[in-house]
Amino acid sequence: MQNILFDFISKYVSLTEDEKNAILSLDLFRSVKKGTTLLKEGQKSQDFYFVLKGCIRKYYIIDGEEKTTAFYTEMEALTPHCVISKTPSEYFISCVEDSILLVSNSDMSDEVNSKFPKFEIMCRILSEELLAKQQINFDEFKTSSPEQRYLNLLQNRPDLIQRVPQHQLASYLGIKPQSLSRLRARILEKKI
Amino acid sequence: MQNILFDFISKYVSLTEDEKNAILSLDLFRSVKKGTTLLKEGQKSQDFYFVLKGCIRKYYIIDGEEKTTAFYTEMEALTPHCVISKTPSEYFISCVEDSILLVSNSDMSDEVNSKFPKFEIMCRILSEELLAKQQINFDEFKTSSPEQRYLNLLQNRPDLIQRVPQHQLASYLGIKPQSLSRLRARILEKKI
DNA sequence: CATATTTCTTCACTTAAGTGAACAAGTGAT
DNA sequence: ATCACTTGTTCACTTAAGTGAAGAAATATG
Repeated sequence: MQNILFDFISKYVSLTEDEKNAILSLDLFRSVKKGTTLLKEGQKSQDFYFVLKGCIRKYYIIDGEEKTTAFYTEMEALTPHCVISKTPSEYFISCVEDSILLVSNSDMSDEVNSKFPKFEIMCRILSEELLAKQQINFDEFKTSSPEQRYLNLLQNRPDLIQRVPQHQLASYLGIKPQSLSRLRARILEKKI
Repeated sequence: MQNILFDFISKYVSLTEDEKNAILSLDLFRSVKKGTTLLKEGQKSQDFYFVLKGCIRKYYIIDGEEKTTAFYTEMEALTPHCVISKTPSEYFISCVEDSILLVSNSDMSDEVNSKFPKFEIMCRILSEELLAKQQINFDEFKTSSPEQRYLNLLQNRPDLIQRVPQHQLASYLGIKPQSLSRLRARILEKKI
């Protein structure tokens, strides 16, 4: 399991065995049951997450309705906005599947950063990379219709369509579950 | 004019007079006429922009249609994706108004960064800040209807509604100009 | 195993956005 | 002043998403 973590890190910086052991000794791994809520609206938290196995999701509740805006799967990291801004969270984070997560917080990472300056470098690269990805994603979302977005998802993250309930997918695509169901039927018809 | 730049910088790091002069001596300021295209699809470029006065816009051409995904006005910076990825650009950048821009490139900024390490710090903070803003914006876009997005814009960037042609605004909101026109009429009716 | 709950689809109807066309107002250039 | 072009609105019609309800299918849970 930890290999997933070190594979990920090795894409950015190389670690010695000592460094790996130092990280493991912090004991940051956590096993979480499907449906568990990791963060609630209004709550303050310092924790950020790295998905080793499973899937977590971020959603707002607006007018009593869940609006899912992101899914994070293996090798993806999530730093909630409230950690940076130190304000109460505007959204929820919960587990879509039974998952294994690395959960850390500012204190922990300050400790790691000061011991291993490499980590600061990795974080900078990561945040720049994420920013670029985010911008492309946003543009893609803006420039396409719900149907195109679904087809895109089918191309780029086909696993999500299998592992995530459709009402969550629908809201992620910006539509209602009924519309997603219709849209899927429409696409199937075209293909036949 | 340069004051806008230094005001902006002073929000992140403080500069001595010498440092200010060093920046000015690079002569990065450029005056650009309305309608000028700064970057074309397929083009490679190293330049990134900081708007001192005016407004620039980023747009894709998809199926022959312009899809505007962002506007940048005073005190906003734009680093095109192609600068980071070193690939040909997927989009266009052009001037909405007569503008005064700071135009720089990797070489320039490497030079500045090595002379003044302060700048590297500012860039890291900026990119983290931008990432956070971007995520909130994306969530906001995803969780609202075109009408809500228009009302949001009216709240948060009312200037854009005045200075940008409506067909560009419409595409920014994810709809056609006719729909924006209708939507505005609808809102006006509700208010009366 | 039976029951409850969640998940997904279907249907009829409403609402809002897309389309194509026509027209008026504003802007620029010659 | 005229003509071309851009910009914004309106209209009639089409298409797709929202809504509320009903029911089938799949998953938990006792």
